[in-house]
Amino acid sequence: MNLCLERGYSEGMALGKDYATQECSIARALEIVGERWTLLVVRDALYGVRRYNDFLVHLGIPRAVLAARLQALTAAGVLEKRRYQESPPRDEYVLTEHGRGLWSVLRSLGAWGRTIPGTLPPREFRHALCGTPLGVVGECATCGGLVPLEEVEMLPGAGLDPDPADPVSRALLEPRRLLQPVVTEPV
Amino acid sequence: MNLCLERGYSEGMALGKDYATQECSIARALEIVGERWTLLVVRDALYGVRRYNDFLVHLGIPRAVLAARLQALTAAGVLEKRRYQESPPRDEYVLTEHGRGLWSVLRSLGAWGRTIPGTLPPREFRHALCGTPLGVVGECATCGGLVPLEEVEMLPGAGLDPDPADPVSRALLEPRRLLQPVVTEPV
DNA sequence: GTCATAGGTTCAGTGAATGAACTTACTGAG
DNA sequence: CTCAGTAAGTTCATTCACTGAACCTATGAC
Repeated sequence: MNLCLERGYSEGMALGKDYATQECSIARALEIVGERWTLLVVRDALYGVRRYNDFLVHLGIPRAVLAARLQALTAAGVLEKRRYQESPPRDEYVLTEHGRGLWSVLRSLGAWGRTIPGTLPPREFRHALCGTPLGVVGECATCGGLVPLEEVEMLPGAGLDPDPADPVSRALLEPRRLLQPVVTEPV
Repeated sequence: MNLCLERGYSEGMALGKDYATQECSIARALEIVGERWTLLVVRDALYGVRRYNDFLVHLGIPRAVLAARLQALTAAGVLEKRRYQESPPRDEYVLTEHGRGLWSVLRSLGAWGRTIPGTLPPREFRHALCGTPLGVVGECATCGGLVPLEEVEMLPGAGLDPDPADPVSRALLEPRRLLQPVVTEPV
């Protein structure tokens, strides 16, 4: 019952309950993004995915879980749901300023995952303004400091195996910026 | 079924299955540290917790889950199990070099958690050699670059509420270095 | 009218998490 | 020698969340 000299993330809680007694910022963060699929949804959002169906196809996540995660992330202020057309009514989910702060988490997690033995050459990230590959936590060694998300360029690594039926994976084959909306016109 | 332009973390897998088809380093990392409790176990290990019983009391984690997590983390090369006394046989779990690489993940996660509205003043981290508070991802603005774990000083923040029955939470009331073993002598 | 699409909800089955009780192997006190 | 205690587990019934499939709603195209 005592987490990081406090309580929380315990007692059968899975979503954002038990907030009043939280003190450890890691446990509090995990209450929001610690569930299965959640960080992968945020990753896709950083890559520019915005629509329910695109998350669904690209992640291969069960529909009910995706709906629950989008709702929880919206309630937590990580995503913002906004209407992009009226007829038929269609909403998209866009990262808030708060949600964009998760980039350094995903960046360091990806950098660590790369060190797992047997990992293939992954996707690459560079500072678009100077071409320098990003450091472990999204910093640019040339310019110094963290690189703004809009200046991060994603390049597909070797060994990608895009699913022709998935518009998102096709779109991500091109070099692109983080947050740049993925356009998924009908095939 | 398609994650980060590849497959994995899907199809009912929960632990390290499905490795052959993995390409996205974030999904691969989450296969190892993405389950409930796992990152909190690693956090405690970074704080110097090494023994089964100390994890148990400090985290409030179910015994069976703790045993499963310690075994999985050991199998993944994040922790190393080693005997510290022969009679009775007792083992402790220590972070490997690979596991210590998760510090930047936990640091950025904690830094993000701190930005959640309503979060109280959390634990503080400084570069022990110069006293500079650590940056978002564990870097020192004064000295430049990432601070080695052994040079990171943890200070209890305000509002801590240690459990007198928990030797770990008592030990963490003092300023200390990361990885410095928590000594839990009998009360 | 019929079909297709986007964005969901509902529901039964399964697998993982939970908490309590039990086990093993030893130590130290009386 | 016996008894209590400790560290590190295992076992088990219950509960809960994840899964996959089916269904629902609103709309526009043909």
